[in-house]
Amino acid sequence: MKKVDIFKKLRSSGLRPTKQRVEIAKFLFEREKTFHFTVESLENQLAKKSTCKFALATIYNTIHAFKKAGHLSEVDVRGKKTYFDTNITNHHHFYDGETSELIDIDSSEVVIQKIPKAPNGKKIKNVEVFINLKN
Amino acid sequence: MKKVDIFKKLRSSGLRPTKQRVEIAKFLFEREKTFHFTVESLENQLAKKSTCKFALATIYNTIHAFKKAGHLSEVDVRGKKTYFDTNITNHHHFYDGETSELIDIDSSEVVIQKIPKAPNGKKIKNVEVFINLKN
DNA sequence: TTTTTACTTTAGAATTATTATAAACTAAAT
DNA sequence: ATTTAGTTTATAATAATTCTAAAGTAAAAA
Ligand SMILES: [Mn+2]
Ligand SMILES: [Mn+2]
Ligand SMILES: [Zn+2]
Ligand SMILES: [Zn+2]
Repeated sequence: MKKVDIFKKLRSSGLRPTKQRVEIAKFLFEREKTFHFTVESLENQLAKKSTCKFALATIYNTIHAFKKAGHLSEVDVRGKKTYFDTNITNHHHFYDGETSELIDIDSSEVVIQKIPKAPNGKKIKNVEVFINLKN
Repeated sequence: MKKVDIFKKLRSSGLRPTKQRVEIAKFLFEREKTFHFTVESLENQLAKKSTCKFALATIYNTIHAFKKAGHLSEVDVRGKKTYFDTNITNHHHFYDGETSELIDIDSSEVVIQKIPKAPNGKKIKNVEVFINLKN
């Protein structure tokens, strides 16, 4: 992902390309594979990788803007912290409660044969399959 | 559900049948259908229905004991509050983001044809299907 | 290029859900 | 009845997140 694309991600999220935001965007999107993170893990990794400082509020503001713009998705995991996902395709998850680790499952790996129809007046927005793991 | 059964639920959760706990157990389990709740909603409804007072800590302690004993389950919902469920069978959920309402889906209503195998050394504990609704 | 404007970063305070504490209270055992 | 172990409660503490407002910076205007 080129600098131009990073700038596009920011601009399309309504954000000026500041030092902090560019660093965050590069950390999130300049990689081969998508990944899952919490704000806490992101903060720690940014602190290591980057020279500049990041206020927590800046991290929260930036990822919320990315989420609103559709560049990040959120995953529901039992627990207190919110998990974010740079994989914004429709997909599913394994969740390893031992390690608190999320693993992606491509949509094509899950085939649902039967599903109930949505209640009166409602439509199905999407279907999420969550597979809990044990040892 | 009889008083005897309420007492059993409490005792099997390692809890003495005190006034508050009996009230909570009756509110949760003495009904035809199962339901979903947050601690906040439970607190509000107990305050209306019951004469005695409930400290928040008592409510938390009691539902945690019920959960540990398998009399309650927890549902992952996007958001900050924890949702509990008096339906402890394996089942799935519709979630209406507009109303923050959870609706049960019986296991038999969902048939999964294909699912990936668990990663190395891990086994599948359970599969949760979460259907987001829109208008 | 300077000036102006609007947006951004930041440290710290506030908020919210939840958990911990410890003193006063109560069920159960003796 | 007395003792013991468990319970309730108000309150404090914690943890994740959001808010605030002052100081800083990017972009627009002059
Ligand atoms: Mn939880
Ligand atoms: Mn969540
Ligand atoms: Zn994912
Ligand atoms: Zn349910």
